[in-house]
Amino acid sequence: MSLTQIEYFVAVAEEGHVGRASRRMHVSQPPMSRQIRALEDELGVTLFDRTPRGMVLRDEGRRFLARARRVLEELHEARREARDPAAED
Amino acid sequence: MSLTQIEYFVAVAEEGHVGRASRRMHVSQPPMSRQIRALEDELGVTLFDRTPRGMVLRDEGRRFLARARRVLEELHEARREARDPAAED
DNA sequence: GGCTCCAATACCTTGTTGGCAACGACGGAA
DNA sequence: TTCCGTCGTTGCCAACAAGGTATTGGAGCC
Repeated sequence: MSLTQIEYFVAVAEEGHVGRASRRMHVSQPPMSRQIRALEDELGVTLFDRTPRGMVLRDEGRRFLARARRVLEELHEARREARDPAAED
Repeated sequence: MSLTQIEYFVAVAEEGHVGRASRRMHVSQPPMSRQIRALEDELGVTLFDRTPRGMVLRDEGRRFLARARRVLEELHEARREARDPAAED
């Protein structure tokens, strides 16, 4: 699992479309699609239902989304603190 | 920044030596040494003092260590939840 | 000075990621 | 039912990043 995968996952979950999420993240669809699948493979869980209209979060995906966001939040705080030592959480 | 860098950083901080940390993480010293420096470069902060006895955490490193651990904890929880939906935080 | 123990650098190899092109599945319109 | 548009996925290749071995450089110790 990588931070990139987590960021891609959150983007797809929020956009509901790989294509839209990929534009938002400034990458093309294929890499994003592959990373999402790689993430699912590693977790052993299907996070989205694929429909002709886009990607629909499953319950498993919804739960993982909450966790994924917390990882990114902590990462953000870590970066911020390094830049600005006066940070008080 | 990558999860690998964060894991390497925590290992070095805990071991106090790149060499010992690299053995613990089952990699060789050079990659770990490089990742630590890359992390410092990206953050724009020197996390360790290099001494002939090993790596000594600076204050900046100590603060970042706390944050880094939280990132890894959240990551762990994310993984666990995906595997075991019955998890209750 | 020579030895030991560190981390850092040089150089190469391998693995991973991303882009482009093409395909497959599904639904809507005529 | 046929055609078209909208999705995500797969194949293939190029670029980048990560890891390994060998080597260098610096600081203490005898």
